[in-house]
Amino acid sequence: MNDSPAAMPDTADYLTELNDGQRQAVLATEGPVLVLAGAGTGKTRVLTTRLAHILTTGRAGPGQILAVTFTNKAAREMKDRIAMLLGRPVEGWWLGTFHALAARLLRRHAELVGLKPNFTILDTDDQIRLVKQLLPGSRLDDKKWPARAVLGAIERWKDRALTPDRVTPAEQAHLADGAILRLYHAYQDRLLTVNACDFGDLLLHNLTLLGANAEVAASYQRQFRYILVDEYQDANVAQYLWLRLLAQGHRNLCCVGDDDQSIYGWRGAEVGNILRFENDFPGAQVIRLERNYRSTGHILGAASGLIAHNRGRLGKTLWTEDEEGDKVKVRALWDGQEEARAIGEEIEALQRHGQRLGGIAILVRAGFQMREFEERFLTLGVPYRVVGGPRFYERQEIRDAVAYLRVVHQPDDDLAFERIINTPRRGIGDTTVRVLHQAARGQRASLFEAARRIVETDELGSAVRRSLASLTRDFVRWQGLGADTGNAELVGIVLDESGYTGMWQADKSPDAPGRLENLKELVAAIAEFPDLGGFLEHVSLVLEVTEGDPGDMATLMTLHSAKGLEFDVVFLPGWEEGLFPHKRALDESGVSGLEEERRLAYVGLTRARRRADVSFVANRRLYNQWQVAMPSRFIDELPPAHVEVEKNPSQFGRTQGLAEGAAVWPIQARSVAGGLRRRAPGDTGAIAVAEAQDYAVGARVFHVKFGYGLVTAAEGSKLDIDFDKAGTKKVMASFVQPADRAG
DNA sequence: AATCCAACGATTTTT
DNA sequence: TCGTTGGATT
Repeated sequence: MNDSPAAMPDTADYLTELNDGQRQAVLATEGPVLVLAGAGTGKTRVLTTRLAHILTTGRAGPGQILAVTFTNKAAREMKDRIAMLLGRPVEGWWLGTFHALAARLLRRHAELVGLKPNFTILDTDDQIRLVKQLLPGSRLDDKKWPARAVLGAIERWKDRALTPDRVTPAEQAHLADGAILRLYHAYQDRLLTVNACDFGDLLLHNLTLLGANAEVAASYQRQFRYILVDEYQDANVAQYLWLRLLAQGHRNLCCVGDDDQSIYGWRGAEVGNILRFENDFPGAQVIRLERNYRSTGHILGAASGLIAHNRGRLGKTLWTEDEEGDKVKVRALWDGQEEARAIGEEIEALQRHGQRLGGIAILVRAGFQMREFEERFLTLGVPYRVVGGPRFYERQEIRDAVAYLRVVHQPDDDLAFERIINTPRRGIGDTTVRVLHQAARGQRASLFEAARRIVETDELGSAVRRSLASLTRDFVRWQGLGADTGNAELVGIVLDESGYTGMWQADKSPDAPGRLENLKELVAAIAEFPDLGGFLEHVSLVLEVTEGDPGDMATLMTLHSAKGLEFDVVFLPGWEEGLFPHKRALDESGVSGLEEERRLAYVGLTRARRRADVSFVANRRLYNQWQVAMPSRFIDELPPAHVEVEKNPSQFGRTQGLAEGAAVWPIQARSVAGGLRRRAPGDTGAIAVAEAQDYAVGARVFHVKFGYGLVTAAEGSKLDIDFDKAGTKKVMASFVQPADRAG
């Protein structure tokens, strides 16, 4: 490849392989640009080509480019693909996640916000522990405000770039009378004294320091000639402000995203960012990528028709030159088990027709749905993998091990010290820790320092004192090792001498060996880092499970984790009101919640290359309660022309015992018989309910699935029934009949 | 300080 | 149903 700068005309090879929109997006290097990249329209290709273009035409050197992603995976992919395009890796540029880049900048100027450059980045456990420590002093009702909820409120404020002093009175009034805001203040104070920040702070401190130090801000504004952002629809307000600030110099900000795939509003993502782009950056070009290279026509048509029901969107018209393909299949099933059985059978059939399992995914709305599929796949012997468990760093044993290293690296790290002070058990309990805290406060010293001093006194019981003395002595020794001992060796020593490894070796639980394995991986990972600090940063911001080749397996995961992926065949089970759209999304966020759920459905459908199967059940078991489920409104919203409703009524084999076919219904009445039609406003779709008869408490009834039982409570059409065989259930009256009429 | 049990609550989770 | 959590127990 010719990489001499400026010799690269706009007709270069890499440009001819792009379609018009893509090429436009690559060539529009100057000024603010919003690239609306629909699902499957070649977004990554545009991003990487654009960066390569900027570099090879000499518009900027690597150090002058800021390329921001949300995930490490995306960052890595971009790095790799550009190296491939250019035939060599690019060094020295600012490519990474928002958080990694913000941390890098913050380390350089930490003292401007009252931190030391070796500040610690907290994990969720640390944050919770910290809030729990502050809660008692806040006279908050901890029933209503558990640490999790407090932290949630604080994080939402941080997402919106609201430091404690910027939270408005109106904002905080309804949050426990301002008690949450006071706690937020205390939380931030405490973070500063332990020289730490949480993920949100990485961005917030950036904003503070760049806002207050014009010359620092100016130097970065000058430096970053080109800024590129991936998945812009997921940016929160703080991230938006950060970008806007850094882009002020050259105004060459290119944001790529898709408002229709914004599914992280509950994490603070602000769709408004992308919707308002043209206002925020006057003169912005908006380029739409609408040609889809992934899915067949019917799938695209179904997805487009669905998402068209959303109001707040910029609007795109996706099209494909691919064949129409199969229609999206919609299938009604009796319950979750039957749904799992049906999908299992379908997968086996696909397999017989030569479909790789690796090309198949089951995308669920919530984690609990996975169990039935796992059970089914296990009995069928269908190899599968579950995506989205806890990540490497989130595992308990890794966090514990890292906590040890944190204390070695920075003895002031109270939260880390506290985490492992009694792990493994050393007989140092809450009482002792409380004494330490008090001493530390009094001496204005760290917990560790307070511990070192207190073991010289006789304030503690002799057993505790001996134990704590030995621990602090160990740490001092490990700290001394640092210089001439390799990092990997150091970790080994720390984990062995502290008794941490021994703790898991002695543990007889089945997951103990796996944990020991993970610890080995950690040791292996650290070997690549020259210094402990660099490694710790890497661990908290980047480190992931090194996944081997998964082999040919079906994939089971949530819709959220499926964003950005694609599969030949996608199964979308559980399309029921209450589950999808999820009731809580509607309760908590109303219309915008509904629209986000709809985008999630859109994301699900657009993952499919050749086939998408939607299903829903009439009865969903939720925490051992049977719920009568209604088909999701999203099913009604799929354009009939692109949908094929499963017509095989034998799926309802078990309904034969039902009186007059009263119950199984909404599905057959609405979808199979009448085709998919739009629901009139106010029509809940609950056709069968009207026909249900009233039952008194004490009535003896019969239910097709649960058998005979006694009504113990009746509230409208909802009955609590104590079944002879199946226990107590909540059942709709329309699903039972008087016992004497049964059989 | 450690262990045991009842009560509670249970979407989604890039960093 | 099942895992976590905090209070009560030893």
